[in-house]
Amino acid sequence: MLIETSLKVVAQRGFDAPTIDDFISAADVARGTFYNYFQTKDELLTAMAGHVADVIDAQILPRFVGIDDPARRIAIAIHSFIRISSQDPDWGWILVRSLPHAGGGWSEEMRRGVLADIRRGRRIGRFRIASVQAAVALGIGTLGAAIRTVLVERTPTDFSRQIVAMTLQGLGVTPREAEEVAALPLPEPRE
Amino acid sequence: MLIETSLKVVAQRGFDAPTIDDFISAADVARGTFYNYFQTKDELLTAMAGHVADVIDAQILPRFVGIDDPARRIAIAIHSFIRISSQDPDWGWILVRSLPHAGGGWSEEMRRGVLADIRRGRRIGRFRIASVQAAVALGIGTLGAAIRTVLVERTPTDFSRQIVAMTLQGLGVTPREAEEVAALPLPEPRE
Amino acid sequence: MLIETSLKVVAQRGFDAPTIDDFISAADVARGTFYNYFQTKDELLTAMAGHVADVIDAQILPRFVGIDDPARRIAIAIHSFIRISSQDPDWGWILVRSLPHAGGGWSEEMRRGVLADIRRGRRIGRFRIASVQAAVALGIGTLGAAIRTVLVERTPTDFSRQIVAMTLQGLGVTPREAEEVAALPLPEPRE
Amino acid sequence: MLIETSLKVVAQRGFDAPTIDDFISAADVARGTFYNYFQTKDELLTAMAGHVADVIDAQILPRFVGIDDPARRIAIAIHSFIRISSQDPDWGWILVRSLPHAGGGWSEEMRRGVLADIRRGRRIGRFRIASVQAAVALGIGTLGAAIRTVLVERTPTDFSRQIVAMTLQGLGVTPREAEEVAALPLPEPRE
DNA sequence: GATGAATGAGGATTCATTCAT
DNA sequence: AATGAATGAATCCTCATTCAT
Repeated sequence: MLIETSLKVVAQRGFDAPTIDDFISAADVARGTFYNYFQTKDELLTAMAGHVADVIDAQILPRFVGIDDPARRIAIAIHSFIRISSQDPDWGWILVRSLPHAGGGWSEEMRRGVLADIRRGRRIGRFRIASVQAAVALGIGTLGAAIRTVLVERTPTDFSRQIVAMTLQGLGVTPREAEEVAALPLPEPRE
Repeated sequence: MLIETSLKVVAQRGFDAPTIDDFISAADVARGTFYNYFQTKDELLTAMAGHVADVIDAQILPRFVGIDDPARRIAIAIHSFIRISSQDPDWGWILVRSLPHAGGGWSEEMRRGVLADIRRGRRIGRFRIASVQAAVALGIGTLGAAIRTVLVERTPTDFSRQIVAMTLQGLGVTPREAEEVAALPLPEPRE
Repeated sequence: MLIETSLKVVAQRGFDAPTIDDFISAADVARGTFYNYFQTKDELLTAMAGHVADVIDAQILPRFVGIDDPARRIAIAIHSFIRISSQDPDWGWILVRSLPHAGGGWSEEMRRGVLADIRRGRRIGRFRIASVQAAVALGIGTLGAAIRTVLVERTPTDFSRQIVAMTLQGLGVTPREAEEVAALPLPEPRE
Repeated sequence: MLIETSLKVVAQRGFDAPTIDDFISAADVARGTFYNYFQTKDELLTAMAGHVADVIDAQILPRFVGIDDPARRIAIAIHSFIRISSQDPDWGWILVRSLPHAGGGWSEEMRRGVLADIRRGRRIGRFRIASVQAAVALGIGTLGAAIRTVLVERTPTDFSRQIVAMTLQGLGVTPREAEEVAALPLPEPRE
């Protein structure tokens, strides 16, 4: 419960600013109650990061099922993140604040998956990239900035498609194919 | 003086964590001295942001002189940022921490310049982008993540070139031209 | 049960430091259970003091039966206290912590008995003391410090005998008689 | 200043009970001022212990000058402690609370001096004691209890003399000599 | 009886800011 | 200008106690 209600607090005020008081009044519990569940503010924050990762996993991983093309998988991930963020800005802010923290908000599974997709994409010639490091920087960096843009500015309905297309182009996919993949609808979650 | 010594503090501990004490012991001045120069902690932080913007401007703008090609100008900016960051990690961290703050570390001139270059690049057909918003997200996001990568991981000597090439490709420059522009040496500062 | 398990806690951490939590986890009962037996923490502490006094009484008073000589009675008390403490350090610590508290750990019967013995010893010329007050200070003070010594340092097997002899000498018994009385074995409990 | 004013607080409420609030309102300073001098409550307590040891040293050691007889030195120490305590009960309580803490209130010099006196007294036949350990227990224990008695009960004017005499007897000095030494006036502080 | 979640007053500590020297 | 002692509001954390199940 505290984790759920604290999400909104972090969404609005970030990870550092909120005080215990902010969290407990969001959850409408007493001071002591907080400490029955978490020994420290940091412990709550850590628990939240895990929760966020779980929720995101549950939203995205099932859509990967049966999709092999690395380009499509990257597209699905980006589309999902941006869609979540525009539908629920609180989640968007959480993501924006988690992404840089390298470890906050990303499950190990997701992290490894992204790396694996990029590597495989390069191996099979789907991507033309000089280094995985640079590709990750482009992908994650662009995604984070895109989410922030969605939250802060007014964006066109096809903004997500634009971001996916540009990212794929950056990874060396031809503009035409990039556009194609970017335009495909988000597959339904399976299994 | 306080601004200079405070830069290292912010580089290491971010904008929020440091206390007045951290700043004054870094500058080796007394508590009261701080308040002779700045009325509040925030005032120092703001002054620092301005200073950072000035220093960055001084490093980058003179290299733009005489360069018209938007792709080259983008390349010069990215190369410069990454070079600064790898030569002086303190500055790298300052930049990483400033970039998201939208307003910290970026002079108005730089901000307008980037936007103008992207717009012009699109108008003259140098870039093929669906929207300026998306292009800015890709450029800024990738840059920030790239700087972070340089600071945290071991990166190859041509990492900067890779990032520039990928970014330009993302903006719709053909891979071949992107590589070419990315490989050009940083022009000397002029005027 | 709670009283029993709390003794060890108090032995190790004193009367003030332990929290309710210390007591209930020592007894392995739930928070609420504690309050089914005692209304407050103080109530437990008071009950413990009574329990300690009872246990000590049961250990010492039966050994007084049939012994009239005040010097021997004092000797028996000191020997008993020190023996208990060296056999079970937990009890030793309880006693050390109770003695100063004037009322903790001493039954009224014991207190009155000691005073009566000292007075009678003076009246019948067994002790040569200027005042009962001073004699009590010497007896109780020395006993407390001796118990502490037994708990904290390594002491010879005849330490208890030394303490008894010195105490009796202090009370004006001749060194020779003091040694004799100190050397007598602890009488079996009777009745 | 805080140390001085805190002495009375500890005298009245012990070492554990007082809160920071008690100390600062005794000193009539603000909460933050406390932390400009001591990082933690424990630090104040430690500083106080050092201060107490210094003050006691200054009161007692100068009276030892030129006195070689171990019995007299012990007598001087006991007389001094009890005199201090009856003249200023606050100091008495501090001492009572410090004595057991083995390290609180006793300077290293004082501690070593007492041990040395007892050892030398035994060597030169002034004391007849079975062990130094037992002698220390008798001396310190009796002194602590005597101080407490002075603070809590009404005591005769020669109470201090009685305690000294009994203690020396306990250490094996003949009653007659013990009385003599106990009756000698406290020598003036020298040097 | 036993349980344990919830409470909130109490206490420790931090830190930006003021101000007299 | 430089200093640094003093301030007190804000915050974190502890723990005795209550109470519904």
